[in-house]
Amino acid sequence: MAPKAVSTQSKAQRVTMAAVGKLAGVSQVTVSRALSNPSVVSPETLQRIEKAIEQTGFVPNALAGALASNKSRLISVLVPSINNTTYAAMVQAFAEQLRHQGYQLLLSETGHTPEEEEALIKTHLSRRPDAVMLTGVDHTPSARKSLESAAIPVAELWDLSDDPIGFCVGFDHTAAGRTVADFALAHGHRNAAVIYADDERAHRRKAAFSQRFTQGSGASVADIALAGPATIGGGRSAFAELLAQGFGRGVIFCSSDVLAHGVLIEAQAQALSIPQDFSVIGFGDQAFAKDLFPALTTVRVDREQLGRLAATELLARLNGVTGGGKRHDLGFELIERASTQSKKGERDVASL
Amino acid sequence: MAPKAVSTQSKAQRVTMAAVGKLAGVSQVTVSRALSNPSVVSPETLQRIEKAIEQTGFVPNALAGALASNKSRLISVLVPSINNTTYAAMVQAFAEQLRHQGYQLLLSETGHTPEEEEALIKTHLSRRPDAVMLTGVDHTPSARKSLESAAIPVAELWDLSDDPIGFCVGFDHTAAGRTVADFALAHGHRNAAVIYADDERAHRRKAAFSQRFTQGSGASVADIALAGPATIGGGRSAFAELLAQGFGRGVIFCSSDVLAHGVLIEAQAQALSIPQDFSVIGFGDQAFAKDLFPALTTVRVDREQLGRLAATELLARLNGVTGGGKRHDLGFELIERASTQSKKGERDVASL
DNA sequence: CTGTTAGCGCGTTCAA
DNA sequence: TTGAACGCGCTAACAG
Repeated sequence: MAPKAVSTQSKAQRVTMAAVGKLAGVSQVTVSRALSNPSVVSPETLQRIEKAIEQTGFVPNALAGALASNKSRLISVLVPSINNTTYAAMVQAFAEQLRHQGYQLLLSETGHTPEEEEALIKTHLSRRPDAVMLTGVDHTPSARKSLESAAIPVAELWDLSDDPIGFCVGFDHTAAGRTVADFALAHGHRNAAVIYADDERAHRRKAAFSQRFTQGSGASVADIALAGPATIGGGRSAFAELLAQGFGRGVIFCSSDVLAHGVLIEAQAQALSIPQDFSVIGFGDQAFAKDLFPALTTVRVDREQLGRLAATELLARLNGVTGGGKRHDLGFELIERASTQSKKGERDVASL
Repeated sequence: MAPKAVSTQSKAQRVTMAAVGKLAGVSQVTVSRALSNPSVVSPETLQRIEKAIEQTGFVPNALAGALASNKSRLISVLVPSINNTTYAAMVQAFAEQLRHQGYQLLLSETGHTPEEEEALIKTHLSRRPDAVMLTGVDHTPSARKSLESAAIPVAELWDLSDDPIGFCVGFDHTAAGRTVADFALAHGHRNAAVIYADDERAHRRKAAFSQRFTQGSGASVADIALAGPATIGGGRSAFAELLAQGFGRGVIFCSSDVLAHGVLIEAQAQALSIPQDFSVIGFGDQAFAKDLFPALTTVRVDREQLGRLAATELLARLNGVTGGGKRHDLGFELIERASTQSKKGERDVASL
């Protein structure tokens, strides 16, 4: 039986507004109005139209509508990865706000380089989204130009910039790194290490932490970079490596809660005590951070709020409100829990 | 300063194929061809067109293209939640396959009821996607009718059905529950409990487990249902509750690895030994399962393969290949690790 | 309250 | 290899 490849391409769905109108005894425009602005159509015709829609199973063609009105009700979302609760929780909150206003998401993963992102931005713009949401503030000049000439609202998330394309919603990663360093120093630590996933923003936090910690303690800070996404396994192996390198007694700052979680597990497996032997600090305050044992000291960043605020700001601009702020600093908060020792005093004396 | 609300709505991007054509000294159609089928355009004109595109910053209008060609290159994706690695990893693999063929995702969260899903399906269909991916095989009759009359490929994931709308890719949840029960029985357990998130498929696995375990052991199976998504905190509190109820020594089957993870943590916090005091079994074999301490015994389901296969099957249908299977059983595999005791023999004797 | 007329920016014929 | 004409299905004016 020879395979009958290449076939129909049928794709029925032939019902148009004109067809519905004919059945209801009105013109196509009236059907359009019945759907978009029912109050301006007489109750009787409205009823006939609704009946006709029911009978035919009519589904409006939003493509044609978008072309005619120059409004697609589509929002482009570009995130490094969807399989990462950091971004997923933010996108979820973002989408929730927009869904109520009839917007839907065109979503793509960008990977982690501006170059990969550039091509995707152009593809997305060809769909004529009403607005765009990007991750980070680092984009190629060409991508930036495309976005600017599209003349639609653009949100950049997770970071701050003095010159955003549209507006940005995020926080200061350098300040976050410093804050953690100050916390560690204030708790008497004189020995520290950083485990981080190789992400530009994480790298900036790590650099700020290390600089400040060294400045305050005189000690250099060991660090281990992990390729790829942050995983529990990655955190475990990085901590194991740190121990193998002779790192002893001190504080470990991880670029994400997931990595810190891995450190906790590796410590348990090696029968080390947290926080007696090592203090561990995460980043993000993901839902599980408070439920770990010991509960994780971390830096809280409100991912949902990030998504919600970006959505609200976009909606305002879509509704013609001008003059919204270009820079929204949501800040962060260090949450002290059981994975770091609370009392002060000299520590890490037996270090190395 | 009175706010200047309601403004321009400009949305420039006025460059069309006609404009590019004029600049290049050719007609609009030739530009269209230069983009979609360059080989039929002479090298010189092609060059002039490319230059004109460069100069103008032309971005094709995919909306108009879709309307004219009746092909949107859009794939609708409806998942219960995006902030859940179970679905996120699957969507990621799914999108990756389709991206290479020039398709993009229109993504929405459905929540967990067929009714919520129904409205979204209709909204999505109005965008004229070339195909649709749904989660589960349980949909309202009305939604089913809409999808059928759309006459496009439809994939249903994570479950099996004898009468799918288009085709389904999943596994037998009842068989999975039974397999876990048989495993527990074979390892000598005579006391069991289930902790599960209130999801229809998880419920089916739980029911199958309980029935088979009771049948094999004569003992009834305690269970705790958790509202909302599976979380570590939920797993912890459920296990704590189980202990408070007097559940002692036995096996605990969790409807997801995340819940099982919570059980492990609660056990650690209460200084209980896994697997000496309790055997714990998860579901999903998520990346972290092997990295827990103790490593988690679980049921592997290949989420990436699920997404990939669905994408491949959809692509085949989009390319006109007929007769693909309507039911793809990807199966599952019980992965035995350290969270369950390996040797056989009577257990749980001190139970309750 | 309803209809008429014009596009929106492309792909798809068909002719040249 | 190129172009003219047409239409995809809808919204946006403007009449009536």
